[in-house]
Amino acid sequence: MARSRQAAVDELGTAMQRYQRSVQAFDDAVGRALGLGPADLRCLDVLVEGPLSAGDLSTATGLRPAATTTLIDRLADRGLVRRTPSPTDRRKVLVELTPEGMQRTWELYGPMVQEGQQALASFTIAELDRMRALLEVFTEVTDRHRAQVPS
Amino acid sequence: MARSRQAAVDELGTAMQRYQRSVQAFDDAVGRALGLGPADLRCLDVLVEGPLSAGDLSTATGLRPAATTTLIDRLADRGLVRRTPSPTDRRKVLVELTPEGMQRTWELYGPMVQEGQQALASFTIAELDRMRALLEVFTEVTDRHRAQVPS
DNA sequence: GCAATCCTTTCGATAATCGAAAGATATGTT
DNA sequence: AACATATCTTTCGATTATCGAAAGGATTGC
Repeated sequence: MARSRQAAVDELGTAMQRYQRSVQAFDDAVGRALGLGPADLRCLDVLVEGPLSAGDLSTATGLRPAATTTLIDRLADRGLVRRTPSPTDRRKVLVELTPEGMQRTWELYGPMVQEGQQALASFTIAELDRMRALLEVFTEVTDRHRAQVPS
Repeated sequence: MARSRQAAVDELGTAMQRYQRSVQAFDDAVGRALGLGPADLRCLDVLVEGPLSAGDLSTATGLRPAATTTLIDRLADRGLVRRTPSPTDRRKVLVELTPEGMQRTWELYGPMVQEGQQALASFTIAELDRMRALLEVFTEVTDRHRAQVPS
């Protein structure tokens, strides 16, 4: 019999859920390995892409400014990040990964990312683009509904 | 010029990262709406699929048994879950969502899930299956590397 | 029946986060 | 130029969540 669309949709949903949980479990393991909490890890995650001001970190992590300050202190004490004054606005403080911070995170995430990319070899470029399109649709839907969650 | 494979892989990677963050932000919003923390939300997430013993909840959430007890208390006080004695093992306590708990979570996640499924209409069944296959590979890779994270 | 094991809860202590306010810098207006 | 307003980060006290260790019941195996 022909495979039903509903079945394909449902199974894709559970596959995504499973993957989400797997990533969550991985992040937990990394957090334990580094002695850091979930918020700290999220902070490192966004800082990998470049320096950010303390306030931007606050909104990126969803933490209050006060908590963000102690979070930066914690990471700075372990030598993972460092503060530098902003060249454009002297009120701001830029937070950036130290070389050690980059190395530590790359040691933990790098091998998995590399192997994940190799696993994509069995997919055509067209397929990869199609999946990216699907993920972008989902991201848009999720963002839109987040804005509608009663606060 | 022909689109390079490397570019397709990289963009898929960032799309996945973006989606992960979007989901995380959504969960945060739901947590605030319900007055619950991340751990509480993860607890509800796994309980949606069926009742679980307190110990199994402990391992599923990564929390210590002590924290799990207070977590269950918190959710029970808000009427989202309830405890029932296990019929097979009288040492265990089964935790399950109350009807109100199911309704509250469905109110928040349901509309997004529904719209997400509708958004899949523009994809063929073959594409959906292909996407599922990719996610399953990624899940396997992530799980394997999690086991290798130094603890 | 007795010992060993497993599951859950209680207890005290530690650590993370919050809310409000202060201190410092920037921006806009007269 | 000077003043008022807005923005950014930090400090402070209090609340809350989580941990580690141990106790209290229940089950299994000998």
